[in-house]
Amino acid sequence: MESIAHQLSEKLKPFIEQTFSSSIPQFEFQATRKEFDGDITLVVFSLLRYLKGNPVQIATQIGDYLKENFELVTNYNVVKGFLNLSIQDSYYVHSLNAITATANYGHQPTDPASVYLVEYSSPNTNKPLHLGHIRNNLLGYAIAKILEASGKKVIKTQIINDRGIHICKSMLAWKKFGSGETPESTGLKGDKLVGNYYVRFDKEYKKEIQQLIAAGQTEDEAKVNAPLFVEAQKMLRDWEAGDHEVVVLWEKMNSWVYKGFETTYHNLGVEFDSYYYESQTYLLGKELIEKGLQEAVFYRKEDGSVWVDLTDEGLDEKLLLRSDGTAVYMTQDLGTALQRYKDNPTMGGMVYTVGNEQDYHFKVLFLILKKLGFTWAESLYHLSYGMVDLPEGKMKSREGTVVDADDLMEEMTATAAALSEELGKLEGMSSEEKQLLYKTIGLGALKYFILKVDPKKSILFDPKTSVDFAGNTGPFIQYTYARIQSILRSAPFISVKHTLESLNDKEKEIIKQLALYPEMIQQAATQFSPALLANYIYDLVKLFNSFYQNTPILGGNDAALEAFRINLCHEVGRVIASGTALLGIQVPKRM
RNA sequence: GGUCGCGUAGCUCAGCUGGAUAGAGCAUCUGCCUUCUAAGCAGACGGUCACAGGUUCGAAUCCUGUCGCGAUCACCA
Repeated sequence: MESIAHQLSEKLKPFIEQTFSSSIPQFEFQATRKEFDGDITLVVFSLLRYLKGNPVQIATQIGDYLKENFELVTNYNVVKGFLNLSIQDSYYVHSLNAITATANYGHQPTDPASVYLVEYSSPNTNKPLHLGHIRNNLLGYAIAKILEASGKKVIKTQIINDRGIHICKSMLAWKKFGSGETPESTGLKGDKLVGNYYVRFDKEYKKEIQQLIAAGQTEDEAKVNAPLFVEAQKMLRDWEAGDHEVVVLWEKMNSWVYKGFETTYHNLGVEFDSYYYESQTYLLGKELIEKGLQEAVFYRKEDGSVWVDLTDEGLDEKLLLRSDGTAVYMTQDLGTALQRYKDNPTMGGMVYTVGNEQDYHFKVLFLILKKLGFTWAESLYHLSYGMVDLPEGKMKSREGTVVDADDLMEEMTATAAALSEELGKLEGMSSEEKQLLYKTIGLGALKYFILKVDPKKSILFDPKTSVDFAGNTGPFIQYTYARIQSILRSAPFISVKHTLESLNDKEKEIIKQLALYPEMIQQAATQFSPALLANYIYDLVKLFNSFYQNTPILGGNDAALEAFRINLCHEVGRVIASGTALLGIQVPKRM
């Protein structure tokens, strides 16, 4: 069913051409404000660019014409340059009928030729996941789902930073101080165990530095000369040389970490379709550097290091290869991008979900790929997001102020449990069912809290008070859904075509909001903003709650009205379930 | 210092390509559980949209400058 704005535009175009002998490319409509009569408003001011005259007069002329010649317009009034049109109630009824009849409402059919890669998470393999990763994962997963709903074929992927000195530090500490501990022997998650050894390395390393300083070295000298550091560096070289013992240990410890990560991802409700490892793509990156050198896009300095000059673009010179020939971060990312393109030659775009501290890196990365002549580089997008800060300031792993992802999820579940127990509505549920529900609610609170804010803004997260269960929150949305399900249990939805003549204002508003849903998904997809969708759902839920609280839905009405209202509940429930699913939030049938 | 981002109610945030008297939630206060789930609803209070210019019929929104906060400017990832 065509939107009312679209129908009005079609009607107005010929009229304007005849009457004013000029054409308007785009009419501007907006929802009429509550304090005025009418449903939809044409902003006549914006027409003045194309036709001369008094806005009130023009508005009146248009209003007269529409009232006479368009059956959906029942009345109009003019306030300054605003033409407020009243739309026949039956339009909304038809609109709801159309929504009911649409399977998978709001979702576009998938175009298999339009492949999008969405990268997110991308952790280091020496530390467990923390609050920052949670924002990353939620954003990436939500964008993947939203792109899917907008008709793209999406491949969720991540790049695992499994190579480098950091993992060697954990390996070394495990070897020297670990006495063969494993996740099985300690009962620890693998990522936690490896993370502990990373911390252990740092501790022992600091001790050595102090000893060397006490023996007369400067701090800078001590940092480089500390035996542990020297040994870690040697380990990295051995790894790059393919030393069997080192590689075996590296594989063993990485596998522990991956297993631990999988548990966290599973609990968080995110998943991946493919994985890339820097240890496997950095060589391809080096090949690219060769190609760039041959094509004189890059240049080599006397010491052998390779650079690209981006001063033309207002940026700096950037290192691409160290003087000893080893790869840097940029080298790996160039290789990874090319590898992904090779794996998906029909790729229509790629989204990198990475924090805004790397804005510059991605600007440079995309620019270099373009300079190398890859046309697909045009469609790369950096989904940049702000930091998650704590009341005490930034999270710092060395100071132990990091909020661990697993702990946080557990805390949220516990809070949800405590609150639910207090309300005591869950009699008759098994303890397994309850536990599942607490998790759904706790995670819903956390996810919505993070996703409702504009990605590019930083978030202040206070673990004690930040995540609420009342107001503009995940649980409020879940709660509304649960109430709708409750209604549908006592009066099941039956799909019928309604022909009501008149509706109340809340009903009309809700239907208007429902009608916006497909457009909302498109917008969220083009702007890469789950927040847009989150706030849309909240608006819908708020409208519905007001309706729910002030209008009887069941009983006391005539049958046609009751059927219509049940239908309305059903559709609101459908959109809530669909919208929250795109955000990775589950909705319970009862809570 | 250069570059990028942000600055809206006491707090946390919406505000789409410029449109009417800037909106929610939290907090504070007032009502509403004998009716479909009160994690709710109805209402009150609360604003120099950081500041100053500019563009125009019209600016929180676009442009310029200033201030404040953050990020980044590594042969780290």
